[in-house]
Amino acid sequence: MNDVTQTDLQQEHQQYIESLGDFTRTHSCQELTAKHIGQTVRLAGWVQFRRDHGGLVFVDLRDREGLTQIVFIPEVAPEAHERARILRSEYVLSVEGYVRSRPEGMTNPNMVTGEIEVVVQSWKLLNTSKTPPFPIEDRADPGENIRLQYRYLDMRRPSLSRQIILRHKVAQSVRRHLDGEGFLEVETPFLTRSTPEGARDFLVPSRVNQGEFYALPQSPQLFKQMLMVGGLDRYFQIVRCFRDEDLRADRQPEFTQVDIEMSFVDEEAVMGMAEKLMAKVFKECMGRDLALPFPRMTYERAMGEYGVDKPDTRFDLRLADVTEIVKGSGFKLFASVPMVKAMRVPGGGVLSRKEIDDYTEFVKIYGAQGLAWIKIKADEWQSPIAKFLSDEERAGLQKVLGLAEGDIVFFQAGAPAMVNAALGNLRVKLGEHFNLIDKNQFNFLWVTDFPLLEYDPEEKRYVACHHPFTSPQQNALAALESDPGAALARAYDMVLNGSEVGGGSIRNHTAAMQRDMFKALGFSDADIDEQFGFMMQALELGAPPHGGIAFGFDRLVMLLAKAPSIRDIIPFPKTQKATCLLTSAPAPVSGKQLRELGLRLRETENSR
RNA sequence: GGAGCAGUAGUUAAGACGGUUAUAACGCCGGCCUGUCACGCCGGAGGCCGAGGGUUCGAGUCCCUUCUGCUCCGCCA
Repeated sequence: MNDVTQTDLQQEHQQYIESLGDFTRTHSCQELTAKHIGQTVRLAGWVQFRRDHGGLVFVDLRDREGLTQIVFIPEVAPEAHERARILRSEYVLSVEGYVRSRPEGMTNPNMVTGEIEVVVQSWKLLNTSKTPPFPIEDRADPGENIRLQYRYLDMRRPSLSRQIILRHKVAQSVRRHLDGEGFLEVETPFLTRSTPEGARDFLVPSRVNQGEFYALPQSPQLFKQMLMVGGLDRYFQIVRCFRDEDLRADRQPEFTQVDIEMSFVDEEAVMGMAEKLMAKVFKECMGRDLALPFPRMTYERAMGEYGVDKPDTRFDLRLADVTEIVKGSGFKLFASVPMVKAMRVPGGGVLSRKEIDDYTEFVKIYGAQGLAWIKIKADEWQSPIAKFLSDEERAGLQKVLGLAEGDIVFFQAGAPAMVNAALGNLRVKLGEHFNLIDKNQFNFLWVTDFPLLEYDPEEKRYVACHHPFTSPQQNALAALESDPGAALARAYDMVLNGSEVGGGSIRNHTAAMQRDMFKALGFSDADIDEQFGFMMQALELGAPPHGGIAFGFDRLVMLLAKAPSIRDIIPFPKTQKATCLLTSAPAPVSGKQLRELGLRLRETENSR
C-alpha cells in the first residue's frame, strides 16, 4: 500500500523543470535516418511511450511530424539516465544526444525513424503533465465530448493533426494558384448589416448606437460585388462565414468559404477558372490529376434521374419517372398522386423482407407513407402490388426500366419533392448496401440551369433558389413575370461525390435587372431602397458584368480527408447545440456589459 | 420544433428475468527488470452506474422527468 498520488508525483517532478535556456532543435522527430548516424542532434517533444527496463530506458519522443526512439544508457550518461526515472506520458523534453543505428535485429519497420535511435547525453525537463484524460494515440477511440473538451490533446494525435495540416496545404494551394491568376486577396467586414432573405443572422449589439445591431456575414456576397464595382476585377478571400441554423455532420455555425468574384466574365469563364483551381489543389495536395473539363448535368436531369440536385455519380443507380405508365393503375395510390418514380436495383432481389422493411422505415424520414417494391423472378413478379398491375403497365415498366431476373424495383408515389427526396436518399443507401461506391474515386460534376426562383408556401411568395443577386438566363426574362417558377438562373453548383462543394452565379449587374429580380421576390420599391439601396446605387454607377463562386472550404477538405464529419477537419468545432466544450461558449455576461449595450435579459422583463 | 442512438473506474466497453461485495482490458501508483518499441513480470489503488424523482423488501437493470454527446427530418438565399 502506498499513498503517493499522481498529483504528488507531478508536484515533486515540477522541481526539475527548466524554463530557461536554449531549446533549439536541429531536427524534427520524423526526419532522422541512417544517414544521420554519428551526428549530434537536439530534439524536443512529448513523451509518447516510456519503456523503463531498469537499466536501459527507452522513450518514444513525439512532435508534430512523428516519433523518434531516444534511449537513456547508464554507461553513457549516468546522470541523464538516473533522472529519466521521473518521465511520464506527455512530459515535455528537450534532449541532446547522438544518432546511432539500432543493434542488429532491433530495427522497427513500423516507424519511419525505426532504423536509428538517439542516445541521450543530456536532457531538460521543460514541463510535466498530469496523466491525460484519454490516451494520446490514434488507436484509442475516446468519445467526442471528451475530445472536444481537451481539443489541444486531441490535436496531439496524428489523426487530427494530419487533417489540420491537410487543411493548411489546401488553403496555401488555393492562395498560390489564385495569386498566380491575378486575383487580389481582399478582406471584407465581419461587422455588417443584417439583410432579409437567406439564413438566420448572428447579431452583434452596438454599444455606440444602442438598440441597433450588426450582423455577422452569411457570406461576403454584397461586398465582393462592390469590389467588382470598385474595379478590382478579380477578388478572392478565404473567409469565415456565419449562419445561425441547426448543425449537422457537415454544417457548423461558423465555417470557411473560398470566396471568388470576377469581372467581365460569363459562366464558362468562372467554371473554367474553378476547374483549374480544383485541378491545382488535387495535384498539390492529393498528388492526383483531375480530368478537365468536369462533366455537366442540368438541374432538371439531376432531379429526374437522381432525385437530388447534387448527384453522386460514382455509381449508376437511376430513378425513372413512371407516372404516365401507371396513371390508370388498378393500384389506387399510383393512379391518385402527381408523381410516381421507380428505381431499378440490379441484383437487388437478394434483399430480405427485413431489409426491405428497414428501407421502408428509412424513406418515412422523408415523409413517405411506405415503399412499394417488385422482385423480378424468372416467371413472375414477386410483390405486394403485382396483382394490381395490368399487362400493359408491366410492359411499360419493363420497357422503361429494362428489368432483368434478380432485380428489385422500388417505387415512390406522391408529391414530387417527397418522391425525389425518398428515392434520392434511398439510392445512396442502396449504393452503400451493395458496395457500388468506389471510395477512392473523386467524381466532380457541374449542375447547371437551376431555377431562378422557387415558391415558398410558408411565405406565400417566390424566394431565390441561389440568392437574389443571381441573374436570370436570357430566355427566362419573359418568364419572370408570366411564370416565375419556370425562369432559369445563370447559376452553377460544383458537386463532388454527392456533396455540394461550391456554388456560384453570374450576377445582375444593371440596376434594372436587379430591380426586376427584387420585384419578382415580392419586394416593393420602398423595400428595395430601404434594404438594398446601397447596392442599387452601386449598380447604377457603372457596375461591370461580373460573377463568381464560393467553395465550402471545410466540406472540400472533409471530402479530401475522407472524414465522416466536418468537425474532424476544424481545429475547434462546435457541438450540435452550437456550444464550444473547450471554452464553454456561449456564456452569460455581466449586468454591466448588458447595461453598456442597452440590453436587458428577458427574465428581467418578465419579473417586472 | 420533431424522430432515433448513446451515457457504468481516467479511457474503452461487458453487465440474462430486478437479488450478496458492479466486471474486463488499457491507463494510473509501488516493486523488479540492460534491447524494448502498445516492453515484460509481481502487487495495489480507483465507482453516488449522467442528474432528479417514482415503483419495489430490494434498482446499473423497470417507469417518469431532465441534462449532455451523436445521427437524421424541418431549417440551412
